[in-house]
Amino acid sequence: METDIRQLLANVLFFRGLPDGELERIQQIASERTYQRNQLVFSDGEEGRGFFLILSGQIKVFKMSPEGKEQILHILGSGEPLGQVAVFAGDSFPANAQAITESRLLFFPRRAFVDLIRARPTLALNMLAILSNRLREFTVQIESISLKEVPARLASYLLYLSDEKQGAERLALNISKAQLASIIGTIPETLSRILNRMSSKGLIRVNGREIGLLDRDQLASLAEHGRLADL
Amino acid sequence: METDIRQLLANVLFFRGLPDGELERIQQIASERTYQRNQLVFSDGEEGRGFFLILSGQIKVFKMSPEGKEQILHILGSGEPLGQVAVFAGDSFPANAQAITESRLLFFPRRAFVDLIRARPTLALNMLAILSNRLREFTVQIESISLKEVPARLASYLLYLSDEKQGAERLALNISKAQLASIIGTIPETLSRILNRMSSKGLIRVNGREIGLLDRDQLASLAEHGRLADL
DNA sequence: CTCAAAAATTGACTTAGGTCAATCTTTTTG
DNA sequence: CAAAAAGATTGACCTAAGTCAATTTTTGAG
Repeated sequence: METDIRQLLANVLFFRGLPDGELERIQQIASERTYQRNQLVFSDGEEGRGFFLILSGQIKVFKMSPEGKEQILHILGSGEPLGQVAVFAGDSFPANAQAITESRLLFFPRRAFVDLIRARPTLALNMLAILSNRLREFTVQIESISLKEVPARLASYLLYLSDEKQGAERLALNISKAQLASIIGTIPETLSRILNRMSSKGLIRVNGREIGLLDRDQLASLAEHGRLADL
Repeated sequence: METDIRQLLANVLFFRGLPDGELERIQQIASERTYQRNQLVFSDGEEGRGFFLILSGQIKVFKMSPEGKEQILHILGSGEPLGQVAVFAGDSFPANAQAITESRLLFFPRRAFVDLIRARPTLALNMLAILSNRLREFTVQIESISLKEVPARLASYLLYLSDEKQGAERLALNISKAQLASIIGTIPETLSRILNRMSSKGLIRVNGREIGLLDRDQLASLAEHGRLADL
């Protein structure tokens, strides 16, 4: 188990470029925590006493409206950091985090973690890179929600998932349709209808949680400009 | 002029906590640039050769749809950094930046700037705080656009502006209504209608670019839960 | 001060996509 | 394996807010 964790840490973006042995010290300031499916890791506005690194499982980070509708900001997996914003600014967590599968997390207390970063410029730069990437992603998400219609957002997101898997034609969603809907900023009913329309136009083929991309070109054009009706 | 700049730098969040004299070295790696009203500072996807610090003026950072509609991500002013994301991750700028008034910027070439950060942990932590704050803001923006209706977004934004000015009752917008519309993710026509409705309900009083907040409580409740019709 | 350009407003109209409710399907678990 | 719970789909309906076009108001350049 212990070596297991160390090996995982060695492959984590955030620790990239650290001298050997250093990982050991880092492990010492962290403690492991396990979360059950659907368990909250933290909630919006709560004081942030530290940050987390995901060892295994999936964590969904989301905002919630008073009416209970949720907008997923991202779904994080193994090796990704969680809750840094509260550590570096403003103290409180800016959103909710919940395990969507059973998950193991490493917890780093705020103070020790900041000291670590202060002492190791490499870590600081790695963290800057990670935060910058998240900002870039948010930028795309805001553009998407605000300037595109649902079919275009869905097409973008499918192509994005495919890119992440080296351009795979066949996507096996590891999240529910309801969650997919929340990611692209809509509701399950609408998602369902649009998946249907995209299927009948021959853009995709849906089978449960498996989605096949049949016509990348049209998907790309849909993602950029068009509405589904124009096709 | 020179001393002018140094004094400004000393008050910039990013340089907070630096030993004296250090500012001098920093100024040496930077160069000043002036941008006319409406001039582009950089555009989405362009390679980022460095980052900027705003000395004076206002810069709007925005995404644009193929149809030409724009979503403003933020409007930055004096003392705020611009374009860091490209420096720390991914090379290219994630959005467009344009001067909305004549502006003076300090430009820091990428390489020298990264070296500076690597050498000074204080700078690294300051920058982490700045990026974290921006992430927090984006989080709010995504929630707002995706989970709230336009009246609620407008109410939130007005209250936010007021908070920034220590709770001032009377806001003097320093941007056009079209830009305000773009910030809250709508179009001028809709903004106009909703300002009207809010006025006739006695929530605000609008006079050109001046907006008076008449009923904070109702504005707050509108921002949180409701739709304008329910009031 | 005048006049053209830019910004803001108003009205008529359309529609994407949300709500609510019913049904069907898949998963879980006792 | 059966029943219940969770997830997904479908239909009927409604509305917030976008589009287009026409004015009106404000701004700033000469």
